[in-house]
Amino acid sequence: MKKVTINDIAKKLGVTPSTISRALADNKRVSQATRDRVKTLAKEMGYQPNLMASSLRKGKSDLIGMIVPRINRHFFSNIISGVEEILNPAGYSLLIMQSHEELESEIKAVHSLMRNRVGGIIISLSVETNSYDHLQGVVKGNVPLVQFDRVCKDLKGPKIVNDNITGAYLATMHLLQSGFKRIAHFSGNKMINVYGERIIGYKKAIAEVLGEVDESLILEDIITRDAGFETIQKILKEKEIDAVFCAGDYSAFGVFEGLKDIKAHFPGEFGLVGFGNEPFAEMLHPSLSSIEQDGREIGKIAAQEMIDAINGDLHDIERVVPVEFKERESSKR
Amino acid sequence: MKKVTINDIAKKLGVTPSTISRALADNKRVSQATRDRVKTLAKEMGYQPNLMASSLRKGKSDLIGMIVPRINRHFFSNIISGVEEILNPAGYSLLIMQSHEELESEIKAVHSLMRNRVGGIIISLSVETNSYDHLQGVVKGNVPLVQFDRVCKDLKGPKIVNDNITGAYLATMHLLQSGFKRIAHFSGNKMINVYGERIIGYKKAIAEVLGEVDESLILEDIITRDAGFETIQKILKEKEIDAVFCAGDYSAFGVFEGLKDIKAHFPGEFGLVGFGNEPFAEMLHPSLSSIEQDGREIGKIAAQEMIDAINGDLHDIERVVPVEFKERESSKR
DNA sequence: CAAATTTGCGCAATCGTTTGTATTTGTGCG
DNA sequence: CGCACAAATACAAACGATTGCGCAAATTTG
Repeated sequence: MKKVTINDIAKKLGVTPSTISRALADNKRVSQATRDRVKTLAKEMGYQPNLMASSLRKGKSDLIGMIVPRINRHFFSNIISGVEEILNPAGYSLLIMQSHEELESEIKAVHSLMRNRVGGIIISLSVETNSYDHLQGVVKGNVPLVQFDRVCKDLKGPKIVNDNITGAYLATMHLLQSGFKRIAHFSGNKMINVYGERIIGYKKAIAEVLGEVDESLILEDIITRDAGFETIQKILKEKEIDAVFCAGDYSAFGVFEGLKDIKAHFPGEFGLVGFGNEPFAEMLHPSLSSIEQDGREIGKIAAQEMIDAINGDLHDIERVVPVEFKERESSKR
Repeated sequence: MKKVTINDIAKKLGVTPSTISRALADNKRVSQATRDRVKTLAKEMGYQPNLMASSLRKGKSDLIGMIVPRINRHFFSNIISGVEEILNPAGYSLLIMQSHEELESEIKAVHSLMRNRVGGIIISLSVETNSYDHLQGVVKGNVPLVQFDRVCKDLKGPKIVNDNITGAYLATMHLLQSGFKRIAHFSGNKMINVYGERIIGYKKAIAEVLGEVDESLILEDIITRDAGFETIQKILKEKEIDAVFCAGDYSAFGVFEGLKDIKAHFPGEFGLVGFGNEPFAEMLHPSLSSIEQDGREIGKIAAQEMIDAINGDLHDIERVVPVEFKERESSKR
């Protein structure tokens, strides 16, 4: 069962492959009559163009590479979905790879995509990524690079990010306005833009209302459920706090469980807000206030920026996607 | 910034491209000395083989296509993750497309993958899929087809599925043994294997314990949260039931909310079990009993079957992956 | 030492398209 | 009728890698 090629069609029609190629591309240089004959025969024979051959010859590919830390995370899979929503109708296909939050894997993924001669790469950096040679290589190779969420500002090209500062500001401000006064912030690695920005938003709100920021209430590297669980129990013994703003919903859930474990007066006398609005946030009891980030929208913008870049205008900008505060029970007093 | 090719390397070394190609492939026909020279120079020049050219010539691709109903569903993204875990180290890359549960999109996706000359297709059918010409085309085109989860038994090739029957049996049996007697089953479209099989498991358990199955307690097409919410409220007015086994966690959550809404004595006098063990299942209060399906494992098996098929031995078998019953509060009496 | 074999590499065709440059055929016009 | 010109198609060279075959030099063998 060999695949049918334009040569097969050409032979059957007694013309040359070039005519077939042009006919299928609706080139005016071939008469309408033959164009029709070619197209119907092509359909009849079940012809599917060989995109590899086409890409090879044209020097451009319809494959777009995408690298995410983990595909099975709600936020990222939503973004992928958004990217496909734009890219597929435009005739592109997505080659997806995971970095598993490791620099090593990320580098391998980049190389693999480059070998496949993707037309561009859409990436969210791994937490480990602290050197950027592999991405500089992409840029130098003239392959458009679109970054989202966890980005490196030193790399040229479009960057699509959440409005982390505003999100964190809103979350913290809401806790403050609910009457909580000693609000801790469980953050991630502050070297990473998303966490750094959330810290800024948190500080801004605190500074506006309380005047002074207690740096000791900002704890780094607490993004997993387990870390949240352990940290809340520990910190409550050491410090007097009455609320936590977590940089992620999973750590917030850890706090949630930790509070139950020690029978804190929650909700009510203790406030909690997460970030990310995972599906489970609203399902919890009490439901978890959180910041919703529009993954699908981020994906769509990233895809559009990629298409633009491929078509020659690469924007070296940062596009900030609005977030929304979801007020629920966990932050009520 | 042109990409470096084997011709560039050849010129610099004063040999022909064929020698470069062989050297890089560690072919014994070129001396160890030149092999080394070639490899170091290749690295120096940052050479990345053009896999399109290679695939075109070799007539085989390192791209594997994958089609899932929705990428942003926990179960599917886990499977994708499992697939990559096996495929990437083996040198393959994944081209992922979504069918959005529509036959039309699924067909388009298949064609797109075929145009990209993928080496094989891994697919879970959309709910709408009731005709299989597009997939027969794949098989006829000699492209290995590996199905998982929602499969069509009439198509040749490996099929990897959950042990739906046992899962449903365990879930139902547990409700029965907890003392629930009038157990309804909220199912999906029974024409689809996964739902059909879950009905079988449900019936088996009921038959074993109660002797007779009341067919009117099996309700089809209730897989969304909303459907679960509405149906539980309606059915409780019409029939006397004391438990529900849902074919999915989302509909189970709908029931969960519905029960709260009407202030049923739940948990305790009403039992509830879901299917899928979504992350939120254990986070609910009361926590939701469910059937855990090992997506990662399904993915890994599917990937291995694909590799086998590519290497020439396509197994026309159905591989059943065990599931596990997670007993939680929602099914306690 | 000549013949046979091995070693190391070059030549050229090929995979399926695309595309710049011919070449053929047809049309209109003086 | 002959010429310019346009229309329709053919020719052939790419794109970058792979691979069967051929050929020279080096090595082994009888």
